[in-house]
Amino acid sequence: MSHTLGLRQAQKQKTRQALLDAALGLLEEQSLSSLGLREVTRAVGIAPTAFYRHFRSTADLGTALVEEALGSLHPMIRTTVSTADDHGQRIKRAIELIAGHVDAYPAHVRFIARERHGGVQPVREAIREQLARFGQEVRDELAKDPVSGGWSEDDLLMLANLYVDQMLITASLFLEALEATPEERDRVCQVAERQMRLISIGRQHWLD
Amino acid sequence: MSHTLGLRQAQKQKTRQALLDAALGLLEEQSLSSLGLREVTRAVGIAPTAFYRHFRSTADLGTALVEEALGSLHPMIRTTVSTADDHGQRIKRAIELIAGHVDAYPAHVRFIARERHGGVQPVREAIREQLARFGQEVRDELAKDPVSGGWSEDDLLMLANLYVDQMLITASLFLEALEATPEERDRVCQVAERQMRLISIGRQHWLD
DNA sequence: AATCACAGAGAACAGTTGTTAACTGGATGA
DNA sequence: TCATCCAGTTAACAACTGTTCTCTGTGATT
Repeated sequence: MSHTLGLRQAQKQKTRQALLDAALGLLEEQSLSSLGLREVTRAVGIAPTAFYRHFRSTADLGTALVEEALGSLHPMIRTTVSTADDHGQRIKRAIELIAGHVDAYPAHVRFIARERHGGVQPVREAIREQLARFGQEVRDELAKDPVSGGWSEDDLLMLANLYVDQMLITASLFLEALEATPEERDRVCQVAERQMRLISIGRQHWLD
Repeated sequence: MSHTLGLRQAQKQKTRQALLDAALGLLEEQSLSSLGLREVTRAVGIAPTAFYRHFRSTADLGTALVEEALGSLHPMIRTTVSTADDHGQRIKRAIELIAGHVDAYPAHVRFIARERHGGVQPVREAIREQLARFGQEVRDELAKDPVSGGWSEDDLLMLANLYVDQMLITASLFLEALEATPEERDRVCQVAERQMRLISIGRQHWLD
């Protein structure tokens, strides 16, 4: 597989990636709807017109960024939910995994948090779809757990989406605390852990 | 009180409000960081330079919008949490109140959801402050409830913020469903209600 | 070796932007 | 009544935007 693409296509993908990286950098202090095509090409060092060889518009570039930021995240989600640790430890692990991801890809996380409700409709739609997929995947994993005995499909999906949203909130809090003191980061960590635990307690008593 | 301001100041406040309204309208399909000063004045029908008589910049206008959108919401929050209904009815009431608010002020809700993680730092900060205030107020109300016996201050605030975030998520879902079918709106309503209920169940068993 | 495909360059387009400066005219207060 | 204030106007500025068309050089194909 992966037929070694010629020099031609390799270079194209290289500048395409450079455009994505440059855009992600510029988006740290603005939203996608104010991101200019010329601004991006200037940062990469190519002519403005070359942009069109890769994307129709900045909105198009935005949906590509959604793919890059969330597309590769699915395996991680599945394993996070399904690891059969001790119950308290599982939550701790999940929180640490989120914190690690924010540390590794802060610009990606910022982009998703910002554009989820942002001003560019196609991008909002793309994020919505990906998050819906996450919800379904988490539901599938939850269904395997003995705790889910007697739960309806609807309730499982309801809980899954609650978890997904909570993950995003937590990620966003870690992002804000990225340049804060270690004590502050610790506090965020503990609050997030307790919120997750409260939700899990609600889950365990749902059928009472 | 409210010393009847002269014709002069009355007119000024009128155009100021017109600027806020026009901006809110324009922000339905873009973010604040791409909102142009000229764009707003053109919509109002005044000269671009007149903008400076009211705001230093569009970011300044943004923080004023935060005040308008969230400032008047505090009494509603307090009464929502503190109404001593039956437990299941209380949640239903809260959801309906959120739905009603989204119906009445969709542009305000959209603005807050969009700019909470948006590209304009001072506006993010202003929203963060207001939401923190909401969190404290909800915590104060929760503290009065007998269910909160034995809870630490930290845990109460943790739960309060969980509720506030959940309110925002719910509001955002109602916003997306604004032009959808009544069946879809109903589904959103039911999911939101069950998520709130699950959190409340977690609350009741927190000290087990 | 000759041809084609195509990523990127360059120039030019009509519009747009934020900001400055100097101004007008009606409400305000003495 | 008269001087003052100040919300809003007009004109002009350099800088920027997305998009078009034409061109070039080089990797790919025959």
